[in-house]
Amino acid sequence: MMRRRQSCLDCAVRGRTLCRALALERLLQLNPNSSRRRYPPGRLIAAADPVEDWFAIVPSGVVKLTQSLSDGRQQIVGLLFPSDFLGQPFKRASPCAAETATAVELCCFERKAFMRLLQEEADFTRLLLERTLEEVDIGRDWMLLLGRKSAEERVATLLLLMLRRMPGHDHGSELSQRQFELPLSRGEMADYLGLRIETVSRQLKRLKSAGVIETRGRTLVVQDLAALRTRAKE
Amino acid sequence: MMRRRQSCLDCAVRGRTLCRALALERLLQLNPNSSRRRYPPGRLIAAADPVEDWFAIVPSGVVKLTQSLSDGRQQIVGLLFPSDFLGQPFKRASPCAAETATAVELCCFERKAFMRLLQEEADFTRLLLERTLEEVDIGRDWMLLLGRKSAEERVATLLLLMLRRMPGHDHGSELSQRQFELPLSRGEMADYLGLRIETVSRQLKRLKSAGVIETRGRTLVVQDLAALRTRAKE
DNA sequence: CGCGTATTTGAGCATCATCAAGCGCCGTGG
DNA sequence: CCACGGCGCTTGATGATGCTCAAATACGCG
Repeated sequence: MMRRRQSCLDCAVRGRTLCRALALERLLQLNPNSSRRRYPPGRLIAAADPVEDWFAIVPSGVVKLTQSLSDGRQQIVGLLFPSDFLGQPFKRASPCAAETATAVELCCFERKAFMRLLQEEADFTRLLLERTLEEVDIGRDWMLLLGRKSAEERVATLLLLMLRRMPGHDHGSELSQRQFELPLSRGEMADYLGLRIETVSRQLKRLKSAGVIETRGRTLVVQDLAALRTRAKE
Repeated sequence: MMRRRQSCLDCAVRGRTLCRALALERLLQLNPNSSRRRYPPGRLIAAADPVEDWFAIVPSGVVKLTQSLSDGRQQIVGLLFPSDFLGQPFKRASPCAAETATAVELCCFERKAFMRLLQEEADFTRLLLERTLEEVDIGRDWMLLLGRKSAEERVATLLLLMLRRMPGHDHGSELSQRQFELPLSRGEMADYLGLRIETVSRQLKRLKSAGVIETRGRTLVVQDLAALRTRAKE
């Protein structure tokens, strides 16, 4: 894992993340306390048991939050996309582990610096609260999916979620709004959807033969967005 | 729905709820802005679409938060027990509806009063943040259940959850730690567990014939707590 | 007591899981 | 350049868990 310093001024996600609650001078003053780390795909960032002593923003890449049963059954309980936040401010133990799905950059702060922001910057706290409340809602949407949706509905819903949150390579083109690199393997999709790998594969095939989507390697193209929405029951 | 005023000093959940972040004088000053409402079982408190203009603490009873698909499939995505909080501070629309499971009391605040607390009382905001982060974790635990646990494991887990959170009628006795009134019908359990009503019934029967639990009407007695834990895979 | 609703019970079935090959892509090394 | 091997993905056959439909029973309440 590499570390380096980077100016907050160059940060691609500054306007969309927690940091936007900070005045510029405060941000620059904080800059020396932050460090960028880069992880390859499939690397453990933080185990479940001991809580890490730092907090992070995700400037790029996708992070999986997983939870497991003692017998090995695993469920992905959350995905972090660029601009999302990683950390457990008030707890000493986290129930879930964090792992990279794709290559990931993290912008990390030490616990102490972060907690001081929470003390001193009311806007920062309020924004974190707002983000956390959104996180609750996102979790609840997923509970509806896990509890009540069929396999096809689940897969379609996940594709729409990823389409919404994956940054397109070329933002100008029309295509970029329909096309993205899958950040998850079949196994990871299954772990997020509460399905088995074979079921995910079969449902993707169904969507392909119905002309709703197309895949070229890891690239996914949504041919018929309306149909995908219908099948997702959103 | 009845409304009446009640002194915060008499509140049964004051020490465990958001209010404990407030100084006594602030609390008393807030008191006139709060009103108690009582609801019978099975009553809609707030629909999904329009966000309510008030916030509430639950001093007694159990509230269901439900989310539905257009075709009627329903999932309970959260339960509120005494001392829990109900409301959507920053959103104008809520994804889920709130309904009473049992008879419920709510201690309600107008939006304006609540938002002012968020502005002026940093400790209050911090405590709400802490509670919200816990809510995220609770949701994630439930995702693991919905995605990966078997029917029996789900039912056992729910019984343990209710045992933990239902206040015993007589706190002194040993029995009260093993026994409680079920706040949910079979159908509601099913909606929370992502199962069908018949499946819940059958799994309860299995637990009964195995001597793990016993039911007398709506009262549930846990005969073998260790066995229940084992079957819950917790 | 009798009705309406909640719950239980049973029989058959569908969806998704499991088990087992087989395929394709890609990097390695001959 | 191609054979080899590994891994991720696909495909097929079979089976189990939980769903559906249907009916019986229990329960609460007038």
